[in-house]
Amino acid sequence: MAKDQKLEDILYYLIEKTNKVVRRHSQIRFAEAGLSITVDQWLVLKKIGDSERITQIELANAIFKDRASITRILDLLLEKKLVKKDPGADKRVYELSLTTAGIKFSEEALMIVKRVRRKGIEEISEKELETLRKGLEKIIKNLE
Amino acid sequence: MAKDQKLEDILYYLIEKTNKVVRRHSQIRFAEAGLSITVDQWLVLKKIGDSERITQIELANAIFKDRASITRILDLLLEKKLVKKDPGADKRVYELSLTTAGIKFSEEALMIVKRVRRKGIEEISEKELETLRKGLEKIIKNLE
DNA sequence: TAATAATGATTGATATATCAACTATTTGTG
DNA sequence: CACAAATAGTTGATATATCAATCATTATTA
Repeated sequence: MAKDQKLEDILYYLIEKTNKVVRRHSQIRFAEAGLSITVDQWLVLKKIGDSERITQIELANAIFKDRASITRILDLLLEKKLVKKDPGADKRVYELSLTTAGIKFSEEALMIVKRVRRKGIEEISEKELETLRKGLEKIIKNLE
Repeated sequence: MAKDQKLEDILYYLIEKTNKVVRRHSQIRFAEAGLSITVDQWLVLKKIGDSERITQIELANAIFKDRASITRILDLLLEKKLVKKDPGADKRVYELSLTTAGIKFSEEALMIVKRVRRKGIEEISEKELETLRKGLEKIIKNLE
């Protein structure tokens, strides 16, 4: 870091680093469990599984991704036969759903992610977590 | 999000979202200022400028990137003539330095980033920022 | 209702992330 | 010294991020 060791500079660096560490850790656990999906692909599976009906744009907004990324991630999930894309009443949209394998993958990955998340916040108090949450929400609000 | 609205689940979502919001915001400000570099390219410029001497691997570790990414980012910065790569005494490494234009870009971008960072943490107290920092450091430690 | 707007999704181009394989040096050790 | 191990960097393959352009379909409105 060098010159800018001010708290705010470190903070943004830590946000980025934390994000990467969590992702890498989860990704490694997926691989160890023989789950051949990426963390991003899981986010998509999870959101589809949790939704009664969802368009790709809603999906993109929900997990904070671009429409283009969703199209491509879905392509990969279709190849892997974890997701189905059926034409909807409105022919501009698709009805997205998980296959049986998709549900299985999603659930297995969820257990792994939950473990990682729990481990990540070990020894951090509820109160501190609450401050963390509020702080991050504030930053988002300030910059969005 | 749906079912898993537990604090810890939201937290990780917020970390990811905050990271993206900060990056996007900075990137837009760069473009507005006519700075034709990405946030990642700036991180590399900044680190080189701050270092007396630094190898690509040290650079990668410092800004939490992969060696391969550094090679490619440097390629782009070389094309833009913002960075110089001279052979070092040890012929496996290069001596990295900024060109005059590189220094200018780096400084202009720094001002923008500082503004964004300041704006991001508006109305968050020192004490809360400290909790934020400690919390993120703890998560990193727990998962690394 | 015909022309135009808006909407949902895809595609192309470029940048970055990650892993693995590979090259070129340098270091360490017998 | 010779040769194996370690180190620095590059490259290829695949996944994702972002922006812009485009296509098809639906909604609006003159």
